[in-house]
Amino acid sequence: MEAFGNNLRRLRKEKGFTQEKLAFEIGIEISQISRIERGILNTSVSTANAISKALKVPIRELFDFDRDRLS
Amino acid sequence: MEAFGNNLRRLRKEKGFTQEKLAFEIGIEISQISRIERGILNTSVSTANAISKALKVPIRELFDFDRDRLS
DNA sequence: TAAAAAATAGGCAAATTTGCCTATTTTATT
DNA sequence: AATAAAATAGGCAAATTTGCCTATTTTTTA
Repeated sequence: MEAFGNNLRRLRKEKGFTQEKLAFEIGIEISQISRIERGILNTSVSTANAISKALKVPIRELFDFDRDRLS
Repeated sequence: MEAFGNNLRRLRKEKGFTQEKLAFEIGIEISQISRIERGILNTSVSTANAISKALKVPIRELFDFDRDRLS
C-alpha cells in the first residue's frame, strides 16, 4: 500500500503530471491522490486501473511492491 | 470491475483453486471472493496484489480489462 | 526572497467494502 | 438420481474510502 503510493508518485512525476492534473483526468479528488501516494489509504482496483491508463504506464509498474526495498 | 471479476474467475479455475481455498490463502472471506468475481464490488489494491501472489499470476492478467470484449 | 504553484493535513457526512453469518442454488461426483 | 462440493445470495454492523471543503506547509519559479 505504501509501495503502491511510492510507485505512483514516482511514475506520476516521471510523466510530468501534478496531483491536480492526474486527479482531474481520472475524475477523482486531489486529496485522494495525496492520500494514496502517502499510503494512507488502499484505493480500489478501478482507480488503480484509471491511474494506469491516465499515466500510460503498465499496471505492473504500480504494483511493483518490492521495488522500494532496493532504494 | 466486472472484467476484473471475470479474469479472476478464469485464472482461479485455471490454477485449480476453489473460492474457499483462495479466500483462505489470502485471509479474506469467501463471500468477498464471490462478490469480486461477480463484479458486485470493487476490491482494493492490496487484495488484488494478494490474489496475484496467491494464484501466481501476473497482476497485469487480472487487470486485462479489455480481454472480455474478445470473447 | 517574494509570489505562485504544488502538496499535505485533516474534519465530516455519505457511500462503499469488509467480515461474519445463515440459507439457498448450482455444479460435480459417485 | 442421490449425495457432496462449490458457488451464490443477502442481511447486518463495523470499518474504510470517497468527495467536498478549508487551512497550512513545502517546493518551485520569477
